[in-house]
Amino acid sequence: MKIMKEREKKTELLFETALELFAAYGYKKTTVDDVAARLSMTKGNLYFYVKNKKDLYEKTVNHALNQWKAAGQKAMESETDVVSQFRSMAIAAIEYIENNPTLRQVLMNDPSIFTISANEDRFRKTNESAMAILKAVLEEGVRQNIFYPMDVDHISEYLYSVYIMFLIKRYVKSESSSSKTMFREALELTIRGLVMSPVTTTAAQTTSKGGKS
Amino acid sequence: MKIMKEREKKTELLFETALELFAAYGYKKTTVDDVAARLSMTKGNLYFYVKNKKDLYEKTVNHALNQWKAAGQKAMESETDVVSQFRSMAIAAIEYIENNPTLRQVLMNDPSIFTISANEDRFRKTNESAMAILKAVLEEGVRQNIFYPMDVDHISEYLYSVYIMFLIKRYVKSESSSSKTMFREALELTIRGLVMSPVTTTAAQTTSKGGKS
DNA sequence: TCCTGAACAATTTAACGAAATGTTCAAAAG
DNA sequence: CTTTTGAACATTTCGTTAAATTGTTCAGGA
Repeated sequence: MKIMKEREKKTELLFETALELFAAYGYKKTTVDDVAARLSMTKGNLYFYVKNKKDLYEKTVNHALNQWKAAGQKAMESETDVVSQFRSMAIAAIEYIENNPTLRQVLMNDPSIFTISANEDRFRKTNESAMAILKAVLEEGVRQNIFYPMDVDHISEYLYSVYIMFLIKRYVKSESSSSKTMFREALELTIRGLVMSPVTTTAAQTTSKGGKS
Repeated sequence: MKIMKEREKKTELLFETALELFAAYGYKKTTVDDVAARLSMTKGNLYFYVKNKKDLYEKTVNHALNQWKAAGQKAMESETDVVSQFRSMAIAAIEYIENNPTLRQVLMNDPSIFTISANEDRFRKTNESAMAILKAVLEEGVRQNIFYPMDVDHISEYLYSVYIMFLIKRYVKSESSSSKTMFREALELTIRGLVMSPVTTTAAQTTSKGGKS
């Protein structure tokens, strides 16, 4: 499918290997020696690929997050209408992590991966590009008069946050509830809140002012 | 308004004082001596009111959370229809914390107050009783055929989690976005997802199956 | 371009006494 | 009987050290 240069293949192997070790031992307990040894190279040589240990970790996690994002995007692109695109993207992303215990473990070891706080950079770019995909779907839905008019920047950020919250509840802490069915129910509730009724009225700015008795 | 016994008044003062100190210095840096001194008593006497330092902290935070909850409940009870009840409760809760920098600071110092994870008890009971109020509104809305039929346990937990997520985003981390307007937009989106269209059709089990072309 | 291995720098760990803080309780005050 | 005191006691933190581990650099070689 993909043609890859020798260098890329090696780098990819590096990230996959490192991810397994970070998952198994956590950031602190995995030594750069551990990673180098698993790849049958010396630790000195690792510094040919990454700047330092922190850089190794960030590149490794970024690599994993990008694959995750790609899975959601692929599912989205296989649908034609925006509602299905929205739904499939959400479901695919959940199923990806469901089937990826290694990445899940890394998230459990370091929940701050999702932080997106202003001061920290780290994975902001990756998170933002995932949000951008979501935003594009929302924009298209609004353009087609299928979704309510909205501030797509705010709502995409909001929905992304809700999605992250779900992930944390379900996979980082493993809470009693927050089951898969709960995710589906919340997803359908959200879609109802997004989608205008089949009758495409233009500019339905009903801020629900009129109290129905 | 409220008639209080001497003992209750003193306990209340204790919690208010402790909250200020925990807000200013954090759990670790506030000594029981600090709290006792501020109340002009010896630290030994504090142990007449609480079991130990941890207990002092938990009772203090619980006291504050309960007042917060009461503010939301009061706002809810002043409305007559479920949609307004839902909306007012959410808005009142946000405004309460908006106007309460001390409690806000305590939450910033210790975000795990909201955790509700299975292993930890701490504030579970308080959180659960807040969720119960929300759940009651949802149940009433479903009963009156104003809200879509739903699993109220799942959806109330979901909505409570979304609410907590907002609080954390806005007050614990202080993120660039997640503004007040974003909260309002998300609230309206949620209400649209909850409320059936004015035409009260019975058992609208539309799982959005029919693809609209 | 990629890799080695040894030198060097930085961080972590363990140990330990001193200081600070948390907790208990007999006795006293109200 | 309830509330408070104050000193004794228990526990945890802090500051300091030295050794061990781990991270990083780099001259040189495949």
